[in-house]
Amino acid sequence: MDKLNTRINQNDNYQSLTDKLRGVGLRATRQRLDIGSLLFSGKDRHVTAESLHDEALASGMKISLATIYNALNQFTDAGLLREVLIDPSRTYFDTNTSSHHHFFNIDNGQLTDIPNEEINLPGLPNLPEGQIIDGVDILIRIKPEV
Amino acid sequence: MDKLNTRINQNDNYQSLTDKLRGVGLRATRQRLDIGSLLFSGKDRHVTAESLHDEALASGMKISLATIYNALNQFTDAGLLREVLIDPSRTYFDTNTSSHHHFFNIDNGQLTDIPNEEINLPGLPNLPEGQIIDGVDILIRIKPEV
DNA sequence: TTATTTGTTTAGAATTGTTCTAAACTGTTG
DNA sequence: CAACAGTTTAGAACAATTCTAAACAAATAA
Repeated sequence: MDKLNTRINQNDNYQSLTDKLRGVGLRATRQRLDIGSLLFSGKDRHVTAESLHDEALASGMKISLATIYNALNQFTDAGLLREVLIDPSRTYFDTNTSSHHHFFNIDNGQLTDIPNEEINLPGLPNLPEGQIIDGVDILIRIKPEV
Repeated sequence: MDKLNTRINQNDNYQSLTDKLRGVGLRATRQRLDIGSLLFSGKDRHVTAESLHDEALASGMKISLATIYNALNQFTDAGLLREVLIDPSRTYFDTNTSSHHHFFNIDNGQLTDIPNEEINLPGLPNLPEGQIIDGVDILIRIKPEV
């Protein structure tokens, strides 16, 4: 019974995910739906391939690390995720694709969004001749007081 | 004669480099002086370990890639260089250690400084409780018009 | 439905950027 | 100049990521 409910609920939840994937031209495979259920469950998230893989395994999902990499890259190309520049040794993905910026706590590695109203760049600098803006990334590194 | 002048000039140039290195507690080894002569020759530079290694070899310097990595990291720890977040797959170092930001041309990979007067962040966002700012990185990704 | 096609997943190999190791070497200090 | 401590190096090791090609599954055609 429990098992049945879980499955039914899961299918329900996966319907909108299925649409989301199809909408960007990706097949709604079991793995992508599983990954999507972890990423797009409402709250904004920041993940690495490794952290997401760990989480998937911990949730009992059967999925390889290579597939996580594939999916994260495909989702990013499709605009469902965004890459964040934090650490040259690892790629972070953000489920919040709208224009916003980040706090990075250098003490514990935690990454949090800066609400867009709370920051703005008035008067952008003069761009080099013939160039236009593709995007702006602002990272504010923070650490514990004293 | 030419050769001698070159050597004399090089030694001259290396004197201030020697002081610079000693000043931050590093021995003035031949390799560090060579690397320093490429990095601190006046104009601001952005390099990766690989690019600097190529440049050193092209200049006829005998130096291993491991030493380039060591030196770049030591110089950075000592405050002579600064790491710039550009690309999660590679570490960039900037000889301009003062507070400033960057344009990154996504079309050709070129990185340029944004003069500090040309950009500013008025009213920083509210920081999380008990946290203070360690630093701010602003990267403006640009691309050719049309 | 089943058959066919095309896209996807996977394990493991390969690649790439970077760090580590330990032996040879070189500044520095006495 | 001897002796120590720090440095360099080649190559091994490592970690993140991508690639390969074979098995598999979703979409589509029949």
